[in-house]
Amino acid sequence: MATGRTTPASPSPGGASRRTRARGIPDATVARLPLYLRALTALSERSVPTVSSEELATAAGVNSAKLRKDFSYLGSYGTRGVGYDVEYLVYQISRELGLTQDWPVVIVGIGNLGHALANYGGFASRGFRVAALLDADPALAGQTAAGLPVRHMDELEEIIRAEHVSIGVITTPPGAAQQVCDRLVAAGVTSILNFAPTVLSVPEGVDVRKVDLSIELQILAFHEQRKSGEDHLADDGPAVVSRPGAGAKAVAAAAARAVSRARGKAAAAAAAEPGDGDDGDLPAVIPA
Amino acid sequence: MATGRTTPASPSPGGASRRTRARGIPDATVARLPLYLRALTALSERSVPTVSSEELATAAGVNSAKLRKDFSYLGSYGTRGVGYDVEYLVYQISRELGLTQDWPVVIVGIGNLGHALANYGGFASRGFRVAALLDADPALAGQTAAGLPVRHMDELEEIIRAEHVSIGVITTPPGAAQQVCDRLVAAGVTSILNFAPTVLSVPEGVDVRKVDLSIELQILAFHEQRKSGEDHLADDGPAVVSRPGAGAKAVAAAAARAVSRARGKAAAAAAAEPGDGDDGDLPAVIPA
DNA sequence: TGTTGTGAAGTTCTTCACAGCT
DNA sequence: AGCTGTGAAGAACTTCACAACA
Repeated sequence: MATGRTTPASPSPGGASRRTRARGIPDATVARLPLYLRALTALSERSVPTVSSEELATAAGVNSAKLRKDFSYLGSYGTRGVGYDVEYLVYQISRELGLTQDWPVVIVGIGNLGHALANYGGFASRGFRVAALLDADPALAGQTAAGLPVRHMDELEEIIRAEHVSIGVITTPPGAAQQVCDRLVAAGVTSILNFAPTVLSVPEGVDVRKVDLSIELQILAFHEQRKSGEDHLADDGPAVVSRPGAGAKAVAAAAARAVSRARGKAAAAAAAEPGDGDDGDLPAVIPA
Repeated sequence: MATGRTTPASPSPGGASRRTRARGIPDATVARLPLYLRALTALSERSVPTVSSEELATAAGVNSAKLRKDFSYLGSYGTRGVGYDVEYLVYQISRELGLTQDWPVVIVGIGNLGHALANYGGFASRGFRVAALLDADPALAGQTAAGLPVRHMDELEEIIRAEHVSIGVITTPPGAAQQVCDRLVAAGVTSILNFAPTVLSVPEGVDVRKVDLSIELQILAFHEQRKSGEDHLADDGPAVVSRPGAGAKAVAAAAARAVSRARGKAAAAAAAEPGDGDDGDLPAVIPA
């Protein structure tokens, strides 16, 4: 299972393994199960006994045919003419996702983002337990965040083994991410959620998913640009500029250099911390 | 363009519009352009003049055929037998993504996550400028975060209009998200990046992408479960449990109730803030 | 009657493999 | 000789539309 050595990464956020389906649950379906679960949990709290695929789909923000197809991979858990039993579905999806068991996680890199994650309510309420917060900065060690002590990286291996941690969250600067990743994997972690803007290399059998804040914004910018700017790009776009002569390329390259230079400065400023030298994107966290 | 009224949401993070391609750039390709751009920027900083599709693909964590196909949608920017001019490609991709222009953004909800985003280096280095930080808590207003003053929600409309903001980032608790979203949209924002675990309803023409921390972990848990647990689920899975008798359902429902109850408590604790009552997932941010 | 569950059709995305150019 | 650009094949995902069933 899982992807090869260098984890490829699917569309936007994730890069977890393709073709991992146990008895054939499509990845796209797995990615939506948490959505359904959330909607169902809300219904459950309002003591709603049953829902139709139509209602639930609306609550989850998908269309009902997709939802029914998704559920069909799990089994026949509905009742024709009636709908789905909310409690029953909550249980089945929780079980399918593995949320009926306890998942200890470690968070490495306790800056603002690490803090935010440590405090995140969605973790605890889904069977995820923060087993430890780790940071390379000795000044942080001993302090507490979200009621937990921040411990030094030196203790990483020990904690992972003692607590049977199999999921690690990386919220370090990009320059430290691969190194932290390697240590996590060596210590036994087999699933990693990476917030650092870095492509992580992991051995086969280790899943990596990534959350990249900057990428999401760039995708929005792309669409945003199209909304008002049908003009200057419409006839200057892809097909027309293609096959540019050497002259055209030289001019564009000059412009590119200017852009690049500006970017370089920002990157340099951001990457003030040693051991980085990777790329301009750097989450504002204390290096770990 | 964009999706209907209730934004559906694709796989994991995003829910931006399908079929928005201007002159036919696939969504999947758009989602990867930022990845290529990052890899290229790194090369550019190392003054590497050209790259082959193979090298660049490795750096970006994709395969080379996919990369070449992606680039083919932009035009013929490479040189056969040689590769791609790094600077030129940086410029072309930046332009395609709309990063050659300035994108003012507002961040609403200045808790830990809002702070982390305000400090995030990847924003500034890609043409995104934080125009304002907003929060509903009067105690925060006046304080500064990441060098910027936190301003009160009352000023939202004014700021958006004065600064021509078209992109908004929501980092509020879930209960406040839809309301904030409505105000942003009414004031003229047409792209939203949502970190709150809520399905946002927006009018046509508005793009929403979401980043959901809890969902990513749940997807990892699903795969993690399969790694060691081929046993108890292998022959108890989908197909076999399907078509359960009424008895089986009742038993499972009882178990479900226990799970649900535990979850309910966590949710209640997390949702202490008034105006929520939505769902258990609540990022640790000050309500806005 | 109302709603599920699902073959089949349709769409999008990925990968292959090689012609075409430098 | 080497690498891009792309038609064509293949895989994954979505949507349709309706039979099956409570």
